[in-house]
Amino acid sequence: MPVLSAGEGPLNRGQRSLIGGDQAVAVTIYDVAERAGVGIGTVSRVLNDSPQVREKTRQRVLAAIEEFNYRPSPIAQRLSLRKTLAIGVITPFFTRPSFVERLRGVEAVIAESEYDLIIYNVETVARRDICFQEVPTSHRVDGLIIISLSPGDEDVARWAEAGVPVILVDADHPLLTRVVTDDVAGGYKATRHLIELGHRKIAYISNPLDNPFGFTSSRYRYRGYRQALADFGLPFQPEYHQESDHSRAQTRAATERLLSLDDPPTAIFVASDTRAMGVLEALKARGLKVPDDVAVIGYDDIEVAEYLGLSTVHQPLYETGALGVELLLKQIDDPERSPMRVELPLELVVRQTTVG
Amino acid sequence: MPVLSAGEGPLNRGQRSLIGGDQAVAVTIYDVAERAGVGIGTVSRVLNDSPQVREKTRQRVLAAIEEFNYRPSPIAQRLSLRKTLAIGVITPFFTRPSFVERLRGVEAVIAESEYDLIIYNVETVARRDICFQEVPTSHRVDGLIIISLSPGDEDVARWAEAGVPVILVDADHPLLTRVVTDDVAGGYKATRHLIELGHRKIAYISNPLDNPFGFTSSRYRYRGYRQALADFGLPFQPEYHQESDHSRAQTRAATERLLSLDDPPTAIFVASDTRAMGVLEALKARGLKVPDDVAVIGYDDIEVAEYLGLSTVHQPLYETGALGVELLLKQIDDPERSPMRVELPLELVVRQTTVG
DNA sequence: CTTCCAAATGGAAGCGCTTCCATTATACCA
DNA sequence: TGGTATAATGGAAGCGCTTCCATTTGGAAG
Repeated sequence: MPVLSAGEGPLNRGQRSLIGGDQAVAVTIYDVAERAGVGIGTVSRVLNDSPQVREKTRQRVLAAIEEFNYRPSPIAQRLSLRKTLAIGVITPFFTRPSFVERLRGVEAVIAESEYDLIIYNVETVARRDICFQEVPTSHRVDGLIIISLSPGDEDVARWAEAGVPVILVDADHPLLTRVVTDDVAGGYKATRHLIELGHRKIAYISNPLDNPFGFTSSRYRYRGYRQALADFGLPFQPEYHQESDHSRAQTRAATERLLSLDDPPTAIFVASDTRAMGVLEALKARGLKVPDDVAVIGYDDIEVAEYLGLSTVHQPLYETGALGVELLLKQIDDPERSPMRVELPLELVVRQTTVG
Repeated sequence: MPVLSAGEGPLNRGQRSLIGGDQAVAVTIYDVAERAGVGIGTVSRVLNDSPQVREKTRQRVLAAIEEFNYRPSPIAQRLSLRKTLAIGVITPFFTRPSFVERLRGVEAVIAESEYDLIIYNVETVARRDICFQEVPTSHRVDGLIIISLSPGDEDVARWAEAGVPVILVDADHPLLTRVVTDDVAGGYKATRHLIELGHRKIAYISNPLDNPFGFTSSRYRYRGYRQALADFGLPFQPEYHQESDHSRAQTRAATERLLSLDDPPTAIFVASDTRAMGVLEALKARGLKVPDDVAVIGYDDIEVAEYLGLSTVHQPLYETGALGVELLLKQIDDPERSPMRVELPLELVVRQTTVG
């Protein structure tokens, strides 16, 4: 039974069926106002917990809301407030364990806020470029978290012009607030650990130092690795540095190359735990004992590392994501906030792949 | 330098600074229209690739868009179109490998569409109830994918009334379109595999059959397990069925219980690969050889299963997610579409934890 | 019972689009 | 050349909110 009212004004808004047959028709603030016998301003005030509504009125409005099972339209709110109430996250390979763990931190904090979380997954350089171009300027999000992808100066300038707050997690740019760890120190810790165990022939397997995505962690960890070798007076052997992509297969191949050297290493530092699995696989295939024949240390401390008994460098993945969002929310509230760099600590985790 | 125009009408819209100092101010369709010397309707037509714009006009508009670097506001479009252009996904424990893999399928298809992806992560029953209550009625999404959580009749009725299309993935309800696998058959396949290898004492470790989230897969796989035992004339031993939550620790404990029985099993079917890792861990701790002393088969075929050499039942996780979204998009286009049940096939994957 | 002030309320305007309808320009034909 | 069908265009109205400002109400004080 349609609820109609005579056209008594230039605009006849809010006059619609409440029982729309199959067609669900949204109840609006006008319906509620009419039902409660108040103006739409008052309904809006009730919705927004404004103190300046008399308790009696408030109850009437709440009753009408309840009766109609009214829910305000977030879209209309957003248009009116000129906020999208959404936060975007641009992350590469969002299904890989380390990124998932960062996302978990991001999600946890956003879930507690009034914002929605929109994920932009990046698996190709082209898609990264599109995301960098489009997402910040498309009025889709009030703020942006970017994980492990470092923007260029032009990107940052464009985003500043668009007025979109951007926080980097595990990436760097001097003009943006960022949550990072010290990858050089991480590489150093891992390498020093192996040296202190008596190893002298230590290999390093990582991403290509120059890679199309511009991931920097492998390069910085490489620096730490070199530094540790130097500090302890060990020579650097170029053939001890092997590159592989993320895949186990390629990492196996890289490990094979190391093992086939005339003077193979006795320890391998791998720039991620997932890759370390490829190393362990290769060693097993060759019948080599870990850590007796070859010691292995990974990086990240993803969940499976504990299961595998993998020594590694613990990164606060969850925390970086969570902190990134917290900083973003502050920045949204106060856009004038000057950029800061937050560094979270790393921790060496010693397990059975280095210490029998 | 502010671009101003005298108030020459009742509404003076779109008159704003284009260079807002620090304050980025959005360019609107009015600015573009004025610049191109056309009406807003024409700009809108150009934006929406309407054929009824003269090529010459079109070029002028495109030039103005380019000059101002104009991007239409999705929020305003959504309000006007009365579509949110967003799809929600309600998933429990979105960081666990099997859910991540489903999400990957979901994301891949949504990324190709015009929709945004909003993730609602559920880690508690309370949060599930809130999501079931609020998300579909809150005008936030045009459609909803629900993973592994089965709604009740009241839920479904409420959603129907709200007019929100809902697709289930790995969950069931007769009134909703759903993408499922045959968990009974999966349990049967796994158990039969063990039987055919000669095992007669076969245990089953799963979620509690009755669990607060209402996950049903463990129960159905249990049925398959029982059925296989029966078909091959093997007795069912109640103590061979152990329950654990998702954690490795609890699964280790469940395994310990099995191993401590007077007549311990020689094979264990575990209802997920992640749990299977707990089983392997427990066996290793006891110094038992796999598969010689105890054979193990998991479920899901997550990425790490291959690495571990874990026999398992392969579920098309990615495909269920992708297909779910495809069906949802169709349903959004045609809300009258009658609900259907799509069943994807399972596949036994034999690796080293069952066949040495 | 007035008077006056603060509190409460109503609702127009505006957020930035799409779309419909009325109007204008163009093209075609006789 | 004029007339007419058709294509192109302009812009008001409307999407459902928030907020500001003007107006009304309630109640305390006299």
